[in-house]
Amino acid sequence: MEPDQAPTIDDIAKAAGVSTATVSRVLNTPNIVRPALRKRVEDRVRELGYVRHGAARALASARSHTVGVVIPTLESAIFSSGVNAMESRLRENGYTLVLSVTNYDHAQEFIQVRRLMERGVDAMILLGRDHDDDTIRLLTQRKCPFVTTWAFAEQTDLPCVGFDNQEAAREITQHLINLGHRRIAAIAGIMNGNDRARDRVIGVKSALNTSGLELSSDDLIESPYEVTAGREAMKKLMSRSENDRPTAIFCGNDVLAIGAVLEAQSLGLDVPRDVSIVGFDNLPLAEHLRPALTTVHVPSRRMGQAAADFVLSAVSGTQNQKSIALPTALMIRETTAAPRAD
Amino acid sequence: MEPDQAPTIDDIAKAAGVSTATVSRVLNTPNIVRPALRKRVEDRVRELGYVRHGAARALASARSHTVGVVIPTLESAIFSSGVNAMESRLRENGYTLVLSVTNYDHAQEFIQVRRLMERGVDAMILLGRDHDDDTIRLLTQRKCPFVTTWAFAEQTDLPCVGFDNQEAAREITQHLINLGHRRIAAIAGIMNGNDRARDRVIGVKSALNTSGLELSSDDLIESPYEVTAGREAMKKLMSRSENDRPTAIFCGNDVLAIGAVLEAQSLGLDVPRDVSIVGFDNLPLAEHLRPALTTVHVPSRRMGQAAADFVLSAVSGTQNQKSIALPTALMIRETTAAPRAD
DNA sequence: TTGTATGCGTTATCAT
DNA sequence: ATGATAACGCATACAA
Repeated sequence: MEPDQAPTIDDIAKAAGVSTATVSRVLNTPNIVRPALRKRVEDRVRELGYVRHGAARALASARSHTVGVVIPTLESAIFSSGVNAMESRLRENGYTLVLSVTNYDHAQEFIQVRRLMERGVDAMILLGRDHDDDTIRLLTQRKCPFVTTWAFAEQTDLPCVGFDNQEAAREITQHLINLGHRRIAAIAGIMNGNDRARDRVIGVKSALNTSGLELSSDDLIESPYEVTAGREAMKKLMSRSENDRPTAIFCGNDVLAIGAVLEAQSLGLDVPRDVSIVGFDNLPLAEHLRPALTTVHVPSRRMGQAAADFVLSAVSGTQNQKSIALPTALMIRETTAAPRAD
Repeated sequence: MEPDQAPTIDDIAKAAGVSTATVSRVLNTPNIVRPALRKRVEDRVRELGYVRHGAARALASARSHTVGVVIPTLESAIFSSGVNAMESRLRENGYTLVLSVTNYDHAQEFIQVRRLMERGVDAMILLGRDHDDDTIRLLTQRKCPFVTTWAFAEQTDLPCVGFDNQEAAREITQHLINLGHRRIAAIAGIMNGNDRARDRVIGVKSALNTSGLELSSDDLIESPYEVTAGREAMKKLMSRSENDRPTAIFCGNDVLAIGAVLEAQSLGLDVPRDVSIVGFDNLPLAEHLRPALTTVHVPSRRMGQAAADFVLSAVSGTQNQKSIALPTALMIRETTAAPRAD
C-alpha cells in the first residue's frame, strides 16, 4: 500500500507533472510559483508522504539549518534551563539543536566541536571563555560562526553573550561586608579550566580587598557542584574553633549553597544567625527554601535565547554587535544577616 | 597561509597522489590500506586540516550517525539527567544527539519528529507512551527505528525502555497505607496527554482500592511540575477542617513534593507528624532535605543509557529484545510515618 | 513563472 | 590493495 522507498523530489515531480526545480521551489519559496501548480505539487507531497532529505539539501545548499551546542553537563539545572531556551529559539527559527556534553574537559570539547563541524552545523554555541586554542582556531579557520556564553568580559576577542561573573560575585560579597561580616569564606566550584568559577572567586577577593579584608587560603574550598560536596566543605569550615570560623560563606552556586545550609543545620547551627550563606544562580528552589537563599540571579533563559539569536543573526549575515552583556540581579533574602558577634 | 576553502577528499587525494577511494578508505577502514600509503594520506589530512563533510557522507551512505531525542522539557532535572546519559552513550558510540523539546504538546511532537526525520536521524528516542497516531505512523512507515522511554507496559505495541509507573506508585501508596494512613490525597502532574502522570494516579487508586479505600475527587489535584504549584495544591488541601484533611499526600514528583513539604512547614505543620508527604523521582536533593523525602527512585541515567543502547543496536541490526523493564526502588526516609491520629 | 542541467563531497561497486 | 566512476537527493544558475 504505502511506498516502500521514501519518495524523492523526482517522484513528486513526476506525479505532479512538473520539473524537480518546481517542486524544490514549492518546498522552499512557495510564493514564487503559480498557485495552481503549487497546489498540485503540495497535494502530491501530502499524498506520497514526502519528507525532505536534509543531507541532500545540506550538500546542495551548504546549509544544514543546524546549530551545535557544547556544554559542560546537563546535570546542572541552570545549564539545562539555558539549553532549553536555546532549543526553543532555534526551533522557532527553523533550526535544530545538536547537543554535546564535555564534562568540563577541554580536550573533549575540542573533539566534540570538531565532530559537530563534521556534522555540518551552521554555527556553534560554547559555554564559558576558557577553551583550547585548537578549538577556537578550528572554528575561526573554518569560518564557523560561534558565540561563547555564560560569561562576559570587555577585553576579549571571543564573541560572547553572558554576564560578568566577577562583578556579580563582588556585589554579593559586598552585601555580606555591608552586613558587617569580616571573616568570609568561599566554597567555590572547581576552578581549573572553569573561568566562571575562577571569576567568581576573583570577585569575592576583590570585594574583600577593597575593604581591607582577605580570603585566606584556608577559607577557600573547591568543590564539584554537588549538594554532598557543599555539605562536606561546610563541615570542614565549621569544624574549626568558634573564633577561627568564618561568619559568612560565599558559595560558587546554589547547589553548593543548599548543601552548606543543610550541613549547617544538621550541625545544629542556625542560618543566618550563626552563619550566613549566599549562593549563585537563583535556582527556582532558592526562594522557597527556609531560610530562603540570598543569591545572584543568573538569567539562564534570557541568555540562552540571546545566544541563539546571536548565532542566528550571524548565520544570516545580520550580525551587528560583537558581544552582549546581560545583567544579573542580587536576590536578597532572609538567609543572610549581620553576624551576631558584631 | 591557511586554505580558504575547506579541503575536500579530492584535495587530499591529489596531495597524497592517490585516488579519492583510497582517502575514503583511510578515513573509514584504515586497516585495509597499506601502512605506507595510509600514513601518507593521514599526514595530508592533518596538514590540510581536513574535516569530513557529514552531509555528503550521509547522502552517499544513507547514515547520518545521528539520533533524535524528543522530550517534553529540559527544565525538569530528571529529564535532563536522562538526556545527559543518552548523550554520553551515543557519543561514545560515534553518534550525535539531536534534541527537540515539545513542552508536553503532542501536535508539536509530531512536527518535531517529522523535522528530525528530515534532518536524517538514524533513530529516535521518544518519551512516554502517549503519542499522536501520526507520529507513530510516520516513524513506522519510514522505518525509522525508535524507542519510547520513561514508561514500561507489558501490553504495548511500542518498543519501550522504561519502568512501571503504576506499580511504583502502587508500592509507595501501599507504604503509606501500611503506616496506618486511611485518608490519602494526591497532588498529581497534569494528566492530559501524560501517561506517566496518569499511570501514577492509577497506581495510587489501585493501592487504595485494594485496601477498601478511595481517592475522592476532592483529594486529587493536578498541578504542573513546579514548586509553586505544589505549594498551592498543598495549601488547598490543608485549608480544610482538621478532620476533613488527608493525613498523607502522594505527590506526582519530587518537585511537587518539595513544594508540599515547604508549604506544610510554612503553615506551621510538622512533616511527618502532622502530615506525611511522599514524592517520585528521587532527585539528588531528596535525601538531603530535612525532613528527607520518601520517594520512588527513577533510574534516569540507567534508562537514558539503556534507551541509547536500544536504538543503537536497532540501527546496527543487532536488536534482539522488544522492550526493557527497569526496576524502580522505594526510598524510605524520615518524611513519612504513621499519622498521630492513629 | 517554469524547465534543464550541473555540481555539492562522499561512498560503494566494479574493475584491475 | 588500489583506482575509476556511478550514484546519493537536492538546490540553483541559466535558459526558455
